[in-house]
Amino acid sequence: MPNLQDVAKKAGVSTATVSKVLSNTPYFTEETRDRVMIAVRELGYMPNLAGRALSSGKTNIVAVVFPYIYDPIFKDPLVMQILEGIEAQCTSEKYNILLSTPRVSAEEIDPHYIQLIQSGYIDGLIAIDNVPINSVAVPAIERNIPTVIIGYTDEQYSVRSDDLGGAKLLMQHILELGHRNIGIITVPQDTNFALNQRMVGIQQVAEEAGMCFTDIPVSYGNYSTSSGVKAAKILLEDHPNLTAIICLNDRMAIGAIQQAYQMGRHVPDDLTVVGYDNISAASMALPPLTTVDQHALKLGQVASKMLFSIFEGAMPDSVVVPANLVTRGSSASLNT
Amino acid sequence: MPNLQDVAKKAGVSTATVSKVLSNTPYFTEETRDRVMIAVRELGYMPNLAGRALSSGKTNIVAVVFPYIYDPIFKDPLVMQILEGIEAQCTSEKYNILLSTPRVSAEEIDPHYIQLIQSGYIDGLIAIDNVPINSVAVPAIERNIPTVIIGYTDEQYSVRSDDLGGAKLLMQHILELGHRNIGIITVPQDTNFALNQRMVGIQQVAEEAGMCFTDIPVSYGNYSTSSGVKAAKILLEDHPNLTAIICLNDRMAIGAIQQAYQMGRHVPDDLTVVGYDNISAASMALPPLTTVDQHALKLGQVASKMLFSIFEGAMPDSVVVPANLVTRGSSASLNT
DNA sequence: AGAATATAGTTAAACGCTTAACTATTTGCT
DNA sequence: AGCAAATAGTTAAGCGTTTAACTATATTCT
Repeated sequence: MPNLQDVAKKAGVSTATVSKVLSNTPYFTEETRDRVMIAVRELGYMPNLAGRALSSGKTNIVAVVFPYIYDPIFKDPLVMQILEGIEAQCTSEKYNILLSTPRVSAEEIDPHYIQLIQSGYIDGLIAIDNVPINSVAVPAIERNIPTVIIGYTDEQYSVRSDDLGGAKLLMQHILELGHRNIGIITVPQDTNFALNQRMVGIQQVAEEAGMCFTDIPVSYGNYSTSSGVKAAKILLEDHPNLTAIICLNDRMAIGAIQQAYQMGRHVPDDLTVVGYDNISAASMALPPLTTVDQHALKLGQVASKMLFSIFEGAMPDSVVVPANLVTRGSSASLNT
Repeated sequence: MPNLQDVAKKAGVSTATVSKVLSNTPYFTEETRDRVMIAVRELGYMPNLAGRALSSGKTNIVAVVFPYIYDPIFKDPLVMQILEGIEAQCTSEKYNILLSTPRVSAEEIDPHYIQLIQSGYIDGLIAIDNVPINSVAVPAIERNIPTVIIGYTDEQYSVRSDDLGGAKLLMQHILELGHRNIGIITVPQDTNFALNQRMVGIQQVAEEAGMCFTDIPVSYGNYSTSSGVKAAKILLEDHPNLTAIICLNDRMAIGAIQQAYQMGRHVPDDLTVVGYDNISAASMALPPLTTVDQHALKLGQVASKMLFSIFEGAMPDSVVVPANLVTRGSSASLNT
């Protein structure tokens, strides 16, 4: 593999000159540039990134950190969408993505992850930080690595979806359809900031409509479809009069629909079920699921753009990406 | 950020000794080890990977390459599963994953990708290489980067799923249920090695059963659910007597089920529909989809293990991971 | 004309680590 | 006792870049 020296020798100049030409730093003639470029081409020279990293401190690598906590992250379609958004942006800016999935617990953060952020291998970091147990972003920020957080945080740079607003839209939709006997399927409180906010959104709309929020029956799952099945069973057995169930993610909603059929209740005629996230399976479900699209792809894009602007010395404001309601066949008005 | 020098000074030894202690290379006393380790701990020292990479040529990074070609890879749930398998293995071996998604066309491979594999940043590479247009693995192999290919290839180290066997199981299942008027939904021939093999598997079983394969009607999609809808429409309109449709991926199968309902045919009573891949939406579908699980997660795990064994000088044989039939509600025997 | 400035290029140090080559001491063997 | 071999540690070169500091011309201005 040829190095700068080889190119310099071939072009009859010093390595410093080659470096200048390649980085477009002033003071060289057109002629020198040509000689250098020809040598580069003939040798098939490509800079060694490790050398460059050591010397300049820049690696052109951004770490994308998906803490591996509750729900194995690879099962979460949102993660993919976020990653897709980040990928698009990083690719166009010629950055590489280093995917890190540290094991996180309340007591400890994966030492291998700490090693990574201390290694000098990373120019910046985008972290999903949405769970209260322990922050994966803080150790990076402490080490002065430019960091953008996707999620709820007090740190400076963050991007998040408007969970409050999205949940309000969803609840408004349910109320507009005439439902008043509503159940909720969510995850245990304070395990996920986003879902907390969605609950708050539902509460606000409920109270604006004069309903007593604490009267609304709630059942708990763990994000999975099967947990949605169980939660719906409990809910429908204890409250047979429910006409609508709001599930705070799509997979649990799909489980709820299945359970409803099991119990002889047809969706949406006998029961409205709505979800949240607009995963791809939501549109493939039968009936297709009414849900909220939080534009996870955009979340990833915005986070990447924010990171690149920080690289350039900016101090961007945090961004809240609006969510919007996707009305499909699983919700219907209470009537007849 | 402290460096080796700082540790050496604090421990009162040379940098070489510190390096030896940290890499467990012989000749040092217990007492020296302790002094060094104490200094390491007190300073919070962590090796700079760029320095190490430059000096040793090892980075502890493996590139995972998902060429961005036909179907945006992030939409493909299999990719996630493969990635999950790779992640598990790499994490346990203390390797980091650099995710690369080069744009690939028949004429050219993303120059940025070429730069990456020539950069000295990468110890090894795992590539999904399943499409005939252009190989993303060959440039890496040419540059002597240890490379494992997931897919069909003539290169030395590869892992793939047993598409032939999986498709045979699927076709046998259909025949055992008594179906003889069968349609197939796939993608255009020679755009994907795996799907080619699945077709061969179906053909073999058909011919063993004395059927004429060329009589089986085929319709084409592009992997997506909506393309499955269209393909099923064509198939069912042209051949109303079909009692079973084999779709060569799950998303198209889900589309086919939807289209069948549209046309008033109930699955599985009036029509059996089966898929391939066992994506998560398959179990959530209504009815749950009979499909073939190709154990994509295992594919990723096996590929990683293979790569690590190559690092250690082994010359592993290629592996074919068996697939198995997952029987669910979308297939039923032809009767009554 | 002569000083000041701009241009073109070179030299060499620095980044942080690994490791071959070396020195010095201790141990084992005949 | 005397030599070889094993052990413990050091020195310094080298990995491939970038870049500050420098030299040597050429150009501009008064």
